[in-house]
Amino acid sequence: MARTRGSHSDITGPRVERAALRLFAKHGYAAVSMRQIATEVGVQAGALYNYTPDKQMLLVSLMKTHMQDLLAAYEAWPKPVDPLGRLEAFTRFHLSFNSERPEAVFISYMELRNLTPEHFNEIAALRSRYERALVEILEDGVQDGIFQFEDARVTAFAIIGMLTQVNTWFREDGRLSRADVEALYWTMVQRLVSA
Amino acid sequence: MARTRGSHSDITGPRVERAALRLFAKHGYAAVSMRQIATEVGVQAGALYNYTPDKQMLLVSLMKTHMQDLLAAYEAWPKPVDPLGRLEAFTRFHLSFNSERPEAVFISYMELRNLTPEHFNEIAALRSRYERALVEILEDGVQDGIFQFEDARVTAFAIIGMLTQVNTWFREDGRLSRADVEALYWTMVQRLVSA
DNA sequence: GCTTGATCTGAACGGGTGTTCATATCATCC
DNA sequence: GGATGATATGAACACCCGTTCAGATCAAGC
Repeated sequence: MARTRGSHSDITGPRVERAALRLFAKHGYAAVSMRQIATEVGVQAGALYNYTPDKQMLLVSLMKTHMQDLLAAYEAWPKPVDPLGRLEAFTRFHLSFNSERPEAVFISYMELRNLTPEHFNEIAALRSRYERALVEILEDGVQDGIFQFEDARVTAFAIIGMLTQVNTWFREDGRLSRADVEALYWTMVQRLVSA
Repeated sequence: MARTRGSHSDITGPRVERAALRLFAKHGYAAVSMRQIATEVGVQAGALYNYTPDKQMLLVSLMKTHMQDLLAAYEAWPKPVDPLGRLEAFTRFHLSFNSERPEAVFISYMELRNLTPEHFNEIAALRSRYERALVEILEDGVQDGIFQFEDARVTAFAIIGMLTQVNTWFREDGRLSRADVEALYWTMVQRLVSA
Protein backbone atom coordinates (compact mmCIF):
# COMPACT_ATOMS: atom_id res chain seq x y z
CA MET A 1 0.00 0.00 0.00
CA ALA A 2 0.96 3.61 -0.44
CA ARG A 3 -0.53 6.48 1.48
CA THR A 4 -4.25 6.11 2.04
CA ARG A 5 -5.67 9.58 2.12
CA GLY A 6 -4.35 11.88 -0.54
CA SER A 7 -2.00 14.84 -0.70
CA HIS A 8 -1.38 16.85 2.42
CA SER A 9 1.84 18.72 1.97
CA ASP A 10 0.59 21.86 3.66
CA ILE A 11 -0.83 19.83 6.51
CA THR A 12 1.94 17.28 6.95
CA GLY A 13 4.73 19.87 6.86
CA PRO A 14 3.65 21.74 10.01
CA ARG A 15 2.80 18.46 11.67
CA VAL A 16 6.35 17.25 11.14
CA GLU A 17 7.69 20.42 12.74
CA ARG A 18 5.36 20.22 15.71
CA ALA A 19 6.13 16.55 16.29
CA ALA A 20 9.86 17.20 16.08
CA LEU A 21 9.56 20.17 18.44
CA ARG A 22 7.65 18.16 20.99
CA LEU A 23 9.86 15.10 20.85
CA PHE A 24 13.18 16.98 20.76
CA ALA A 25 12.09 18.99 23.78
CA LYS A 26 10.99 15.93 25.69
CA HIS A 27 13.77 13.48 24.92
CA GLY A 28 16.52 15.50 23.29
CA TYR A 29 17.56 15.72 19.67
CA ALA A 30 19.93 12.77 19.71
CA ALA A 31 17.48 10.53 21.55
CA VAL A 32 14.69 10.98 19.02
CA SER A 33 14.62 8.95 15.82
CA MET A 34 13.13 9.92 12.50
CA ARG A 35 10.86 6.91 12.84
CA GLN A 36 9.47 8.24 16.14
CA ILE A 37 8.72 11.59 14.53
CA ALA A 38 7.11 9.84 11.57
CA THR A 39 4.96 7.71 13.87
CA GLU A 40 3.75 10.79 15.72
CA VAL A 41 2.83 12.38 12.40
CA GLY A 42 1.19 9.19 11.20
CA VAL A 43 3.47 8.59 8.27
CA GLN A 44 6.42 6.44 7.30
CA ALA A 45 9.95 7.66 7.99
CA GLY A 46 10.78 8.13 4.33
CA ALA A 47 8.00 10.68 3.91
CA LEU A 48 9.72 13.08 6.30
CA TYR A 49 12.33 13.72 3.65
CA ASN A 50 9.75 15.59 1.62
CA TYR A 51 9.92 18.24 4.34
CA THR A 52 13.51 18.32 5.47
CA PRO A 53 16.77 17.43 3.74
CA ASP A 54 17.90 15.63 6.89
CA LYS A 55 17.45 15.40 10.64
CA GLN A 56 19.99 18.09 11.42
CA MET A 57 18.17 20.66 9.27
CA LEU A 58 14.94 19.83 11.05
CA LEU A 59 16.57 20.96 14.29
CA VAL A 60 18.21 23.98 12.71
CA SER A 61 14.92 25.05 11.18
CA LEU A 62 13.13 24.83 14.52
CA MET A 63 15.78 26.85 16.31
CA LYS A 64 16.10 29.46 13.59
CA THR A 65 12.36 29.89 13.35
CA HIS A 66 12.17 30.32 17.10
CA MET A 67 14.88 32.95 17.24
CA GLN A 68 13.40 34.86 14.32
CA ASP A 69 9.96 34.73 15.88
CA LEU A 70 11.49 36.04 19.09
CA LEU A 71 13.10 39.01 17.38
CA ALA A 72 10.07 39.78 15.23
CA ALA A 73 7.70 39.56 18.18
CA TYR A 74 9.93 41.80 20.25
CA GLU A 75 10.06 44.40 17.52
CA ALA A 76 6.29 44.34 17.25
CA TRP A 77 5.85 44.62 21.02
CA PRO A 78 4.62 48.05 22.14
CA LYS A 79 7.49 49.98 23.66
CA PRO A 80 7.51 53.35 25.38
CA VAL A 81 10.41 55.68 24.70
CA ASP A 82 11.78 56.12 28.22
CA PRO A 83 14.30 53.53 29.41
CA LEU A 84 12.25 52.49 32.43
CA GLY A 85 9.20 51.85 30.28
CA ARG A 86 11.31 49.99 27.74
CA LEU A 87 12.82 47.85 30.47
CA GLU A 88 9.37 46.98 31.75
CA ALA A 89 8.29 46.16 28.20
CA PHE A 90 11.34 43.92 27.74
CA THR A 91 10.69 42.15 31.02
CA ARG A 92 7.04 41.49 30.37
CA PHE A 93 7.68 40.56 26.76
CA HIS A 94 10.36 38.04 27.68
CA LEU A 95 8.22 36.36 30.32
CA SER A 96 5.16 36.32 28.13
CA PHE A 97 6.83 35.14 24.93
CA ASN A 98 8.87 32.44 26.63
CA SER A 99 6.00 31.11 28.69
CA GLU A 100 3.99 30.51 25.55
CA ARG A 101 6.54 28.26 23.84
CA PRO A 102 8.55 26.49 26.50
CA GLU A 103 9.53 23.68 24.16
CA ALA A 104 11.10 25.93 21.55
CA VAL A 105 12.87 27.91 24.27
CA PHE A 106 14.21 24.75 25.81
CA ILE A 107 15.45 23.36 22.51
CA SER A 108 17.04 26.63 21.44
CA TYR A 109 19.11 26.68 24.59
CA MET A 110 19.72 22.97 25.02
CA GLU A 111 20.54 21.71 21.57
CA LEU A 112 23.08 24.30 20.57
CA ARG A 113 25.76 21.68 20.95
CA ASN A 114 24.17 19.54 18.25
CA LEU A 115 24.66 22.23 15.64
CA THR A 116 27.50 22.45 13.19
CA PRO A 117 29.67 25.55 13.75
CA GLU A 118 28.04 27.50 10.93
CA HIS A 119 24.53 26.86 12.20
CA PHE A 120 25.63 27.53 15.75
CA ASN A 121 27.03 30.91 14.77
CA GLU A 122 23.87 31.78 12.93
CA ILE A 123 21.71 31.06 15.98
CA ALA A 124 24.16 32.72 18.34
CA ALA A 125 24.08 35.87 16.23
CA LEU A 126 20.30 36.05 16.47
CA ARG A 127 20.46 35.50 20.19
CA SER A 128 22.99 38.22 20.77
CA ARG A 129 20.90 40.68 18.78
CA TYR A 130 18.21 40.11 21.37
CA GLU A 131 20.63 40.47 24.26
CA ARG A 132 22.03 43.65 22.78
CA ALA A 133 18.56 45.16 22.80
CA LEU A 134 18.50 44.80 26.58
CA VAL A 135 22.02 46.14 26.97
CA GLU A 136 21.02 49.25 25.03
CA ILE A 137 18.04 49.86 27.27
CA LEU A 138 20.28 49.60 30.30
CA GLU A 139 22.88 51.94 28.87
CA ASP A 140 20.27 54.51 27.93
CA GLY A 141 18.86 54.35 31.44
CA VAL A 142 22.27 55.00 32.94
CA GLN A 143 22.76 58.04 30.75
CA ASP A 144 19.39 59.35 31.87
CA GLY A 145 20.49 58.80 35.44
CA ILE A 146 17.56 56.54 36.29
CA PHE A 147 19.52 53.28 36.25
CA GLN A 148 22.62 52.41 38.16
CA PHE A 149 24.85 49.35 38.07
CA GLU A 150 28.45 48.43 37.55
CA ASP A 151 28.39 46.50 34.30
CA ALA A 152 25.65 46.71 31.68
CA ARG A 153 26.45 43.44 29.95
CA VAL A 154 26.66 41.40 33.12
CA THR A 155 23.49 43.00 34.41
CA ALA A 156 21.75 42.14 31.15
CA PHE A 157 22.89 38.52 31.45
CA ALA A 158 21.68 38.41 35.03
CA ILE A 159 18.27 39.73 34.06
CA ILE A 160 17.89 37.35 31.15
CA GLY A 161 19.13 34.48 33.31
CA MET A 162 16.65 35.09 36.05
CA LEU A 163 13.76 35.65 33.61
CA THR A 164 14.49 32.59 31.51
CA GLN A 165 14.77 30.41 34.58
CA VAL A 166 11.06 30.94 35.23
CA ASN A 167 10.21 28.31 32.62
CA THR A 168 11.86 25.64 34.76
CA TRP A 169 9.40 25.99 37.61
CA PHE A 170 6.32 27.87 36.44
CA ARG A 171 3.18 25.76 36.18
CA GLU A 172 -0.09 26.97 34.76
CA ASP A 173 -2.00 25.48 37.66
CA GLY A 174 0.48 26.53 40.32
CA ARG A 175 0.35 28.93 43.23
CA LEU A 176 1.08 31.98 41.06
CA SER A 177 -0.60 33.23 37.90
CA ARG A 178 1.33 34.57 34.94
CA ALA A 179 0.35 38.07 35.99
CA ASP A 180 1.67 37.41 39.50
CA VAL A 181 4.96 36.20 38.10
CA GLU A 182 5.26 39.16 35.75
CA ALA A 183 4.67 41.56 38.59
CA LEU A 184 7.16 39.85 40.89
CA TYR A 185 9.89 39.78 38.26
CA TRP A 186 9.31 43.33 37.14
CA THR A 187 9.79 44.40 40.74
CA MET A 188 13.01 42.42 40.96
CA VAL A 189 14.34 43.76 37.67
CA GLN A 190 13.73 47.29 38.92
CA ARG A 191 15.58 46.57 42.13
CA LEU A 192 18.50 45.29 40.12
CA VAL A 193 18.99 48.46 38.13
CA SER A 194 17.31 51.39 39.84
CA ALA A 195 19.48 54.31 40.86
CA MET B 1 44.63 -10.69 22.97
CA ALA B 2 43.31 -9.57 26.32
CA ARG B 3 44.32 -6.43 28.13
CA THR B 4 47.96 -5.61 27.82
CA ARG B 5 48.97 -3.89 31.00
CA GLY B 6 47.61 -5.41 34.14
CA SER B 7 44.96 -4.59 36.72
CA HIS B 8 43.81 -1.05 37.11
CA SER B 9 40.41 -1.10 38.75
CA ASP B 10 41.11 1.87 40.97
CA ILE B 11 42.54 3.78 38.04
CA THR B 12 40.10 2.76 35.33
CA GLY B 13 37.01 3.42 37.46
CA PRO B 14 37.58 7.14 37.87
CA ARG B 15 38.72 7.40 34.28
CA VAL B 16 35.43 5.95 33.12
CA GLU B 17 33.54 8.53 35.14
CA ARG B 18 35.64 11.41 33.90
CA ALA B 19 35.31 10.31 30.29
CA ALA B 20 31.55 9.91 30.64
CA LEU B 21 31.27 13.31 32.32
CA ARG B 22 33.23 15.03 29.59
CA LEU B 23 31.45 13.33 26.70
CA PHE B 24 27.94 13.61 28.16
CA ALA B 25 28.51 17.32 28.75
CA LYS B 26 29.86 17.89 25.28
CA HIS B 27 27.49 15.82 23.17
CA GLY B 28 24.62 14.84 25.44
CA TYR B 29 23.87 11.55 27.11
CA ALA B 30 21.91 10.05 24.23
CA ALA B 31 24.47 11.06 21.64
CA VAL B 32 27.37 9.34 23.38
CA SER B 33 27.97 5.62 22.92
CA MET B 34 29.57 3.23 25.35
CA ARG B 35 32.20 2.59 22.70
CA GLN B 36 33.11 6.27 22.60
CA ILE B 37 33.54 6.33 26.35
CA ALA B 38 35.61 3.16 26.19
CA THR B 39 37.83 4.61 23.48
CA GLU B 40 38.47 7.71 25.56
CA VAL B 41 39.43 5.51 28.50
CA GLY B 42 41.60 3.33 26.27
CA VAL B 43 39.66 0.15 26.78
CA GLN B 44 37.07 -2.02 25.01
CA ALA B 45 33.37 -1.34 25.54
CA GLY B 46 32.79 -4.56 27.46
CA ALA B 47 35.23 -3.50 30.16
CA LEU B 48 33.02 -0.58 31.17
CA TYR B 49 30.58 -3.04 32.65
CA ASN B 50 33.04 -3.75 35.41
CA TYR B 51 32.30 -0.22 36.62
CA THR B 52 28.65 0.36 35.90
CA PRO B 53 25.69 -1.97 35.56
CA ASP B 54 24.56 -0.04 32.49
CA LYS B 55 24.73 3.31 30.71
CA GLN B 56 21.81 4.79 32.59
CA MET B 57 23.44 4.18 35.97
CA LEU B 58 26.59 5.84 34.73
CA LEU B 59 24.57 9.02 34.21
CA VAL B 60 22.67 8.65 37.47
CA SER B 61 25.89 8.15 39.36
CA LEU B 62 27.44 11.28 37.89
CA MET B 63 24.43 13.40 38.74
CA LYS B 64 23.98 11.99 42.21
CA THR B 65 27.64 12.43 43.01
CA HIS B 66 27.49 16.01 41.82
CA MET B 67 24.46 16.88 43.89
CA GLN B 68 25.91 15.22 46.97
CA ASP B 69 29.21 17.01 46.47
CA LEU B 70 27.29 20.27 46.17
CA LEU B 71 25.45 19.74 49.44
CA ALA B 72 28.51 18.51 51.29
CA ALA B 73 30.67 21.37 50.05
CA TYR B 74 28.01 23.89 51.00
CA GLU B 75 27.76 22.49 54.49
CA ALA B 76 31.51 22.68 54.86
CA TRP B 77 31.64 26.25 53.55
CA PRO B 78 32.32 28.83 56.26
CA LYS B 79 29.11 30.63 57.11
CA PRO B 80 28.51 33.62 59.41
CA VAL B 81 25.41 33.60 61.56
CA ASP B 82 23.73 36.77 60.34
CA PRO B 83 21.47 36.46 57.27
CA LEU B 84 23.38 39.01 55.23
CA GLY B 85 26.65 37.16 55.82
CA ARG B 86 25.00 33.85 55.05
CA LEU B 87 23.57 35.24 51.83
CA GLU B 88 27.00 36.45 50.80
CA ALA B 89 28.45 33.06 51.66
CA PHE B 90 25.78 31.33 49.59
CA THR B 91 26.36 33.63 46.64
CA ARG B 92 30.11 33.23 46.65
CA PHE B 93 29.88 29.51 47.28
CA HIS B 94 27.49 28.96 44.40
CA LEU B 95 29.59 30.91 41.93
CA SER B 96 32.80 29.31 43.09
CA PHE B 97 31.55 25.73 43.25
CA ASN B 98 29.75 25.87 39.93
CA SER B 99 32.59 27.54 38.09
CA GLU B 100 34.91 24.72 39.07
CA ARG B 101 32.79 21.94 37.56
CA PRO B 102 30.83 23.34 34.65
CA GLU B 103 30.42 19.94 33.03
CA ALA B 104 28.76 18.33 36.04
CA VAL B 105 26.54 21.38 36.53
CA PHE B 106 25.51 21.27 32.91
CA ILE B 107 24.72 17.57 32.96
CA SER B 108 22.80 17.76 36.21
CA TYR B 109 20.50 20.34 34.75
CA MET B 110 20.37 19.12 31.18
CA GLU B 111 19.99 15.40 31.43
CA LEU B 112 17.20 15.26 33.99
CA ARG B 113 14.86 14.18 31.23
CA ASN B 114 16.92 11.07 30.59
CA LEU B 115 16.30 9.78 34.10
CA THR B 116 13.65 7.30 35.10
CA PRO B 117 11.06 8.85 37.47
CA GLU B 118 12.64 7.30 40.55
CA HIS B 119 16.09 8.60 39.74
CA PHE B 120 14.65 11.95 38.75
CA ASN B 121 12.91 12.29 42.08
CA GLU B 122 16.07 11.38 43.91
CA ILE B 123 18.05 14.11 42.14
CA ALA B 124 15.23 16.62 42.43
CA ALA B 125 15.07 16.02 46.18
CA LEU B 126 18.77 16.80 46.56
CA ARG B 127 18.39 19.90 44.45
CA SER B 128 15.51 21.22 46.48
CA ARG B 129 17.42 20.71 49.71
CA TYR B 130 19.95 23.16 48.31
CA GLU B 131 17.28 25.60 47.21
CA ARG B 132 15.62 25.40 50.59
CA ALA B 133 18.86 26.48 52.22
CA LEU B 134 18.67 29.74 50.31
CA VAL B 135 14.98 30.20 51.06
CA GLU B 136 15.74 29.88 54.76
CA ILE B 137 18.42 32.53 54.60
CA LEU B 138 15.99 34.86 52.87
CA GLU B 139 13.24 34.24 55.39
CA ASP B 140 15.58 34.78 58.33
CA GLY B 141 16.69 38.05 56.81
CA VAL B 142 13.13 39.23 56.45
CA GLN B 143 12.43 38.46 60.09
CA ASP B 144 15.50 40.45 61.07
CA GLY B 145 14.22 43.29 58.96
CA ILE B 146 17.32 43.50 56.79
CA PHE B 147 15.78 41.84 53.71
CA GLN B 148 12.68 42.81 51.87
CA PHE B 149 10.86 41.18 48.97
CA GLU B 150 7.48 39.84 48.06
CA ASP B 151 8.04 36.13 47.72
CA ALA B 152 10.94 34.21 49.24
CA ARG B 153 10.72 31.20 46.95
CA VAL B 154 10.50 33.17 43.75
CA THR B 155 13.34 35.40 44.91
CA ALA B 156 15.42 32.33 45.67
CA PHE B 157 14.75 30.95 42.19
CA ALA B 158 15.65 34.29 40.66
CA ILE B 159 18.94 34.40 42.55
CA ILE B 160 19.86 30.83 41.67
CA GLY B 161 18.82 31.43 38.07
CA MET B 162 20.99 34.45 37.65
CA LEU B 163 23.97 32.87 39.43
CA THR B 164 23.79 29.61 37.52
CA GLN B 165 23.54 31.42 34.22
CA VAL B 166 27.10 32.71 34.73
CA ASN B 167 28.48 29.38 33.55
CA THR B 168 27.02 29.98 30.09
CA TRP B 169 29.17 33.02 29.38
CA PHE B 170 32.08 33.13 31.84
CA ARG B 171 35.47 32.41 30.31
CA GLU B 172 38.66 32.06 32.28
CA ASP B 173 40.51 34.30 29.85
CA GLY B 174 37.70 36.82 29.44
CA ARG B 175 37.29 40.45 30.38
CA LEU B 176 36.38 39.67 33.99
CA SER B 177 38.12 37.56 36.61
CA ARG B 178 36.29 35.21 38.92
CA ALA B 179 36.72 37.73 41.70
CA ASP B 180 35.21 40.45 39.49
CA VAL B 181 32.23 38.27 38.74
CA GLU B 182 31.74 37.35 42.38
CA ALA B 183 31.79 40.98 43.38
CA LEU B 184 29.35 42.00 40.64
CA TYR B 185 26.89 39.30 41.49
CA TRP B 186 27.10 39.82 45.21
CA THR B 187 26.18 43.44 44.59
CA MET B 188 23.24 42.40 42.44
CA VAL B 189 22.02 39.83 44.97
CA GLN B 190 22.08 42.48 47.66
CA ARG B 191 20.08 44.86 45.49
CA LEU B 192 17.52 42.14 44.95
CA VAL B 193 16.78 41.60 48.62
CA SER B 194 17.93 44.56 50.66
CA ALA B 195 15.34 46.41 52.70
C1' DG C 1 -11.39 10.39 -17.93
C1' DC C 2 -6.48 10.75 -18.79
C1' DT C 3 -2.27 12.73 -17.61
C1' DT C 4 0.76 14.85 -14.61
C1' DG C 5 3.08 15.80 -10.52
C1' DA C 6 3.08 15.76 -5.70
C1' DT C 7 3.02 12.66 -1.89
C1' DC C 8 3.69 8.44 0.52
C1' DT C 9 4.92 3.48 1.21
C1' DG C 10 7.81 -0.30 2.18
C1' DA C 11 11.88 -2.37 1.67
C1' DA C 12 16.53 -2.03 1.63
C1' DC C 13 21.38 -0.09 2.61
C1' DG C 14 25.51 0.04 5.58
C1' DG C 15 26.54 0.89 9.87
C1' DG C 16 26.05 1.87 14.87
C1' DT C 17 23.64 0.61 19.45
C1' DG C 18 23.83 -1.42 24.52
C1' DT C 19 24.92 -5.50 26.50
C1' DT C 20 26.73 -10.35 27.32
C1' DC C 21 30.16 -13.78 27.78
C1' DA C 22 33.81 -17.21 27.02
C1' DT C 23 38.44 -16.58 27.07
C1' DA C 24 42.92 -14.44 27.95
C1' DT C 25 45.99 -11.89 30.74
C1' DC C 26 48.16 -10.20 34.75
C1' DA C 27 49.04 -8.82 40.06
C1' DT C 28 48.99 -10.76 44.13
C1' DC C 29 49.29 -14.15 47.73
C1' DC C 30 50.81 -18.61 49.45
C1' DG D 1 56.42 -20.51 41.02
C1' DG D 2 51.67 -22.07 40.98
C1' DA D 3 47.01 -21.01 42.02
C1' DT D 4 43.51 -17.48 42.43
C1' DG D 5 40.70 -13.68 41.43
C1' DA D 6 40.26 -9.30 39.38
C1' DT D 7 40.32 -7.15 35.00
C1' DA D 8 40.26 -6.79 30.03
C1' DT D 9 39.42 -8.53 25.27
C1' DG D 10 36.91 -9.39 21.12
C1' DA D 11 33.29 -11.46 19.06
C1' DA D 12 28.63 -12.02 19.03
C1' DC D 13 23.57 -10.88 20.00
C1' DA D 14 19.31 -8.66 18.51
C1' DC D 15 17.94 -4.41 17.40
C1' DC D 16 17.74 0.45 15.90
C1' DC D 17 19.73 4.27 13.17
C1' DG D 18 19.42 7.96 9.09
C1' DT D 19 18.77 7.89 4.52
C1' DT D 20 17.51 6.36 -0.32
C1' DC D 21 14.49 4.99 -3.91
C1' DA D 22 11.43 2.40 -7.08
C1' DG D 23 6.88 1.98 -7.30
C1' DA D 24 2.05 2.83 -5.57
C1' DT D 25 -1.51 6.15 -4.80
C1' DC D 26 -4.13 10.11 -5.23
C1' DA D 27 -5.68 15.40 -6.29
C1' DA D 28 -5.89 18.57 -9.61
C1' DG D 29 -5.91 20.38 -14.44
C1' DC D 30 -7.13 19.65 -19.09
